[in-house]
Amino acid sequence: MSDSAEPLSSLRRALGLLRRVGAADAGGIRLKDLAEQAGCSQPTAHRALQDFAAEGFVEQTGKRYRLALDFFVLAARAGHADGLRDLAKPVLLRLSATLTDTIFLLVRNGYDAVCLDRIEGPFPIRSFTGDIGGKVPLGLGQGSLAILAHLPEAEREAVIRFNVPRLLDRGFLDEAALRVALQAARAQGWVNLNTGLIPGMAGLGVPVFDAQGRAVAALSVGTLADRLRPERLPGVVAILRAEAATLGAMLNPFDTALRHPSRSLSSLS
Amino acid sequence: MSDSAEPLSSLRRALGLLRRVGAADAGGIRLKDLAEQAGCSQPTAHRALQDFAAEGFVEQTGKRYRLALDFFVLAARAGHADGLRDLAKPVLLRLSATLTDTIFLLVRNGYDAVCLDRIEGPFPIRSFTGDIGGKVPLGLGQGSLAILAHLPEAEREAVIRFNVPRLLDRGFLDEAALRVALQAARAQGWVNLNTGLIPGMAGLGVPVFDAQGRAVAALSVGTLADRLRPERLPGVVAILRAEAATLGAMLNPFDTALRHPSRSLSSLS
DNA sequence: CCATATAATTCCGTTATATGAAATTTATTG
DNA sequence: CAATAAATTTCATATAACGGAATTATATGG
Repeated sequence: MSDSAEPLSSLRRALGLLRRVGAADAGGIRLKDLAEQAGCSQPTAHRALQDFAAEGFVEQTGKRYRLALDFFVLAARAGHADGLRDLAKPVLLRLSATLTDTIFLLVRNGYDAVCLDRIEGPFPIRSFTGDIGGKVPLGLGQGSLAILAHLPEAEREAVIRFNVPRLLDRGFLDEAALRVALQAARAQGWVNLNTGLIPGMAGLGVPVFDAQGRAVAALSVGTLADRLRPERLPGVVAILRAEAATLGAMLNPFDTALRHPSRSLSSLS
Repeated sequence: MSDSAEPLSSLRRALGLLRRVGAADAGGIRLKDLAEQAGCSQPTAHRALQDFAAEGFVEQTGKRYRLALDFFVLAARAGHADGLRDLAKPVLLRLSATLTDTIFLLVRNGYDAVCLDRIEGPFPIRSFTGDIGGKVPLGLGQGSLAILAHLPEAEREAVIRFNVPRLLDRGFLDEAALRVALQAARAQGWVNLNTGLIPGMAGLGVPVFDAQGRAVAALSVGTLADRLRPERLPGVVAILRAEAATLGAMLNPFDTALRHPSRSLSSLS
């Protein structure tokens, strides 16, 4: 779709290859296919992959390439902008211990929410967010919705415009239903939308505000529907909100601007 | 130390910059310092960083650069070689539910063990391995030691030779003590070395063998010293070993060669 | 608050090096 | 064991990466 004949630097072309390697499924990708997808010659792709491999970013088994462990290790240090993950760790541990459910820490990243950390509860949970490093469109899932609901109006509208088709693709709310849900979320300050999209599962999300009052993150709980019945729900809400307030109070005053909201999706579509 | 006047490709030079950005502490690194460290001109570093930023790998706040969230997201898919993380998830969840302690999944990566996944128990744990994506020299920590103990002799010796200084640096065992511990680990098939390096903490590690009988991973438990007293220990050992066997049986027959054991440390020293 | 130093960015001519066509080797498949 | 397809190497060419020098922005201190 979006071609735009601006010539990219060789570095960016190479990083594009790396992205595609990452996008390939666990089995890896063959040189031929990679070169074809990326629209470069095989020798070019080959040389880049050799370099990536020499740096430990990519590994090759047989004739398939995939992202290597060193890459994983390096990236574990990423996204530490304000040290949110470290700050939040004790909060998550407390929540996990108190509620004995699965706890998520989500942060906003452009049009998406990213799972920065997650502490597993005793019940096997299915969630949209997936595991640590997983990404969902803002608006899908309780925590993600909590963030979206509390963004400044202009930004929120921009995200909605961008995400509605993505949500529809995933069989989720249409725009009208989304707006109702957002309205409700804003009114009560937390999200308990039970869409029944994942049978037997339920969740609860609350926004985390930074010092400027921006919804930069969310805490959420994912559990069995049974465990969020009316008699338990209010207590869980109260605990979550209290911890969200604690976490928000610890956030550093500076920075936290929105950064590359644009390219977020452009590269892999 | 390691100069070796082989000229690297521009891509590898750029990736070296990225590594250094990752190695900088959470506050990020300035262009000037980065260029100086890497031994390139400021304009060169600048252009590379602009490209990384445009691809969402690096973010810039003020005049400091650090790894961005997109990088984290991309890397979450790395190290899935044989899908170990997914295969192990139910194993970890079972162990966590049964033992109510913190459970680690470690894999070997060159001279190191990397924490591929971790499920938190109710007690706050200090461990060498650190969080997901954390890296320790093989031989430091119970799981890490379990892997080392069960490597083929030649490989084991190579790792020992390389790691002894690293272990000493961290105030750990000298070579003699390490060899005793390895001998014991091999004899009993699990590791319960309580070095007292982390006061009040204790751990237990067992190796996970792939279809070729190679020790490619380890499961381990980190908990309070109190919780591994003689009366509970044997049960925990039995459970861990059983799950390690289960996990090993699920591992794919193919691949799993050792890959870049050399460069693992060379780049950031 | 302005002067000065230091870092970040932009410009530009030069040269290194990334590139794809073609050739060669290696693996896969009938 | 052919025959085919993919991976890798070679090489001449054109591109774009490079650092010095100039410019702008940002700290620093008087």
